[in-house]
Amino acid sequence: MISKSEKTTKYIIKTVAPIFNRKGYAATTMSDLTAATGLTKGAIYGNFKNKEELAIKSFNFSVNQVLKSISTHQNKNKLPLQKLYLITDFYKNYYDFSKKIGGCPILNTGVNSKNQNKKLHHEVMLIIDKTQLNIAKLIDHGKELGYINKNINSINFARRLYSHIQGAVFMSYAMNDKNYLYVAVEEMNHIIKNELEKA
Amino acid sequence: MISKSEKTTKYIIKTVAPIFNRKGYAATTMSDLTAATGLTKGAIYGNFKNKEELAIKSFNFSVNQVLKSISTHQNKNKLPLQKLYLITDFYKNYYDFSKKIGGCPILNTGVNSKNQNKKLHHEVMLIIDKTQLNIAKLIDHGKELGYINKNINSINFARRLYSHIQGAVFMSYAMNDKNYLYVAVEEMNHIIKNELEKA
DNA sequence: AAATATTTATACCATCTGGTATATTTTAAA
DNA sequence: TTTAAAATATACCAGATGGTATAAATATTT
Repeated sequence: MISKSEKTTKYIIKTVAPIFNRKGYAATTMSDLTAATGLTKGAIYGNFKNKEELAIKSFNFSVNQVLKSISTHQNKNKLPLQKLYLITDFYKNYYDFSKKIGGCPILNTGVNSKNQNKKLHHEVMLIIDKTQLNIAKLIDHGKELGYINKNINSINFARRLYSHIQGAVFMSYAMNDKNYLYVAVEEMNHIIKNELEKA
Repeated sequence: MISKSEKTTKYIIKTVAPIFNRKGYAATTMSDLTAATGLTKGAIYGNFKNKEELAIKSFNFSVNQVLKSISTHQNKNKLPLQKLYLITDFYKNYYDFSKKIGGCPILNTGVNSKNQNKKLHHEVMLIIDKTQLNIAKLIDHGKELGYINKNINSINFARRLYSHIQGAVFMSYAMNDKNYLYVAVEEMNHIIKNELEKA
């Protein structure tokens, strides 16, 4: 049986997550949150310890939206190499996708939480580590199946790929220009083909 | 004759710039600024219209510190291609350099000002445009002198280079790891050599 | 349907927010 | 050295901040 407060808790998080993402922790006020949810402070503080706890849960909600979408997109193919291409392909639409959720949560919270909120920043680092590791595992799997060159360092390649993409995410965000993503994806695909794929 | 207020104006900006850079516009309070400068609100508001004007001038101060350092570093060589390598070389030390000024002003303000402060965000876009154009001009000059392949699109290449670097700037910042910069610089040098340099 | 437990709203708190009018001090001019 | 001007400090403002104690309303159990 799902309790009333479980429902409102989820409702609050999903309503509030894009606001935290867009404005950042400090610039988001409790009034923003009561206005957006239509609830009072009593209701919000009845379900969350404080603003920080709500911000952290909101961040994780936003990130999970991204990760789930990538995961779904990846399921279009079973081969590790093709899954890699599906990751880069996902980011072709990331400008519009991230816009819907208030921007890239990793970029935004990564920058906003640094020097400002240790717990939030810690969450960001965990997510980045986890994501890079998942890409590395994919590469390892490709090696096992004989599709990917065994000489390349999986985790280093994953870090390069992630860094490259995140650069385009920032540029497209700051400059309101999807093209940075298109170009970066093309470049990454090229690198995957040249460095990873076995001849 | 340099007036008293000119001195304090400069003093305020240079003292306050790293704080705005580190905390962002919204999270930086007037109390932070009076505490850091040792001055009162009266003194600050006597020299600046409001918090926003001070934030914009602080941003431009921080950016100019970066641009001047790049410019100085570039002066080690006169050849456009070598100047390009000196740009990437500059970013090898950017983790420590930017730390001193409170982080990368373009990354931080780029993210923090978006959806928050139109004027600040506009300044960021101007700087990015200007920087990319300067790189493009360098490439054009290299073409004229016959060092650089005339088939490549200068501004597109400049955008790729900038995007790539900015990705590493974010990753190193978020993950406290200079290595992202080292790897990205190596990669960029490789790309410059393969795509730009004439055989 | 009554009693109890859970959830939400109201009203309030001390503290802080950016900003300003004015008094005081410091600097430059006469 | 007196006087005028510029720069800084003080004291204040209304409104907002995150957070809480408690009252009211809503669910849940008996």
